[in-house]
Amino acid sequence: MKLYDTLSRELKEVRINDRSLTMYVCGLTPYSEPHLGHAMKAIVFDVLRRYLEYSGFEVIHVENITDIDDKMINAADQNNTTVTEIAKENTKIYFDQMYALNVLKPHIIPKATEEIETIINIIKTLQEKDYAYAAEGDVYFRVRKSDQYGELSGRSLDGLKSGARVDLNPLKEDPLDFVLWKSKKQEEPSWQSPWGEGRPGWHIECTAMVNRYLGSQIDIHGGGQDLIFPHHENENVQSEAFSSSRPMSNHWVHNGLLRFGDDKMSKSIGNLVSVSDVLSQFSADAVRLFFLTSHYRSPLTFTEEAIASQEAAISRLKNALTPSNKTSSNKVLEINQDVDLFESAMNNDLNTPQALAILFGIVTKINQAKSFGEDIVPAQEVLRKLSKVLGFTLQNDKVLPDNLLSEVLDFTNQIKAKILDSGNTDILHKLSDVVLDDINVGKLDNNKRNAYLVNLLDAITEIRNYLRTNKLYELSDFVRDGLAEMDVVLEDSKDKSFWKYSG
RNA sequence: GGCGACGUAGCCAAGUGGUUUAAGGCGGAGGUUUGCAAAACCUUUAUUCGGCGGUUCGAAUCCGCCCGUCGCCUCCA
Repeated sequence: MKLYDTLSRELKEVRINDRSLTMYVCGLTPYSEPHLGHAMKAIVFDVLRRYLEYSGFEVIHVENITDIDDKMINAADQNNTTVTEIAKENTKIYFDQMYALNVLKPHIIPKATEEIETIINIIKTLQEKDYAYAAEGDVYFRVRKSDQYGELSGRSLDGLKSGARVDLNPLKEDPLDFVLWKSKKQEEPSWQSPWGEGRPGWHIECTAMVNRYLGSQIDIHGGGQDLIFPHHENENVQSEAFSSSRPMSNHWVHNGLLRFGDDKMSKSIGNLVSVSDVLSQFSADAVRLFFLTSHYRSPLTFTEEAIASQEAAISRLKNALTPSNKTSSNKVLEINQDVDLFESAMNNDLNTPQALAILFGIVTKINQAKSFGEDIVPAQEVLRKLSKVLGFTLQNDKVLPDNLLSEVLDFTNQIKAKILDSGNTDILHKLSDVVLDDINVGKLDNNKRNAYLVNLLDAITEIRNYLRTNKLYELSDFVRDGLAEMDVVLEDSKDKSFWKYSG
């Protein structure tokens, strides 16, 4: 597989030792609820991981939580709570949402506050190697000591300097030096260190975690493009200075940023769309498909319409996986070639749009073969497998709403009345078997209520099918239209009908 | 000011020198199927890739200029 490497600015074969592969992805600073940009990043690297695993690699995936820094402290102050609380809360929300989005959990999720010892040791080594210097309780990284500062983000020290807005900190030897350790101010959380009480600077935690959990050289280092400078630039030079081995990462992989309107989605601009907002409106699969229809390195603009339109595409995908109700031909649908094409698309810098084109091509082939009565079972299995590589659940995650049962019960009575009026009383026993007249619906627990509702809808569907096959169209249309008003859609096939909830 | 990316149909979005007179999805139109629908299938929807020049036997794809949009240079996935 070839992947674009930000450092060398070219596509490079993913090099691996012993079929195992280390991947570090920059995670969350949990000072507020995650936004869709976080979800996009998570899904990009989730698909990368899933595909590498599909290709036979054992991936060790580490994703950090930076649970101490300026923003954490400010957020805690503003909300009148502690850094620990706010970190705990937002981290939980994040991983719950990632679970909902079917994002695989990283194998190791280190937290900055639990790596203080490692961080201190690394800073000490950097100081011994003359890459760092202490000043009044702070420790700074000496940027000019490193030959390759700027190589990752493609900028020069002089260029950075002329770019204005450098902060004038008299403790720094050079304005571009960055802080490794910050001395304690007021009531901030702090830890004991050789330089006095303080806390880690922003970039050092990643160096510590990479080294501790994955070693001094890793295969893939990931994050959003906005992290290239200064975060990854600084992390890169300090890591290499620390370990004296380079490259720190064989691949630096950066996803394009999510935009909203004309700007990127960002906390500082305030144009955020939260993951929970989106998940309350759209299925996880549609959200995922929205991200995967564009290449991971391109910017992508969020619009509700764009995600909404993916719902239809997901239904098509799911529909191709429903069983055939007749297999009359001996011909078995062959799609081996499509699998090859899918893999070459993915091998080409994770080209998910192209891979999706192949996937939908398989959908069309299955649908065609289905109508010819060919054996589509093996092809469906392959389609399911490839869909899983992209992380689709293909579950019907439309939850039946709480009030649906009482609506359906009301409607059931209307159906009864209609049928009685028409004189076709013999049909009614089909309903009577299912409807529990004296049941107290409110007392059922969720599972039972849901099961009851499903049985009821099955029974109504069956009755409607009976009406239809007996050409009682007025009654059967009444049933179908009534269900449609409750967002329950009936679909007829040759000799059976199905219902599905589309709300 | 410095560094970088992008501009493809109504919308989203691949393709980066010839197999492409440009994938795929959404949407639209017509048809098949259906009691009518839904779903599905078939046909159709960019002679053309922001504009103008150039290189080449050949360019959406390479080069130059212009127009437009965006990112990074400050916290950010």
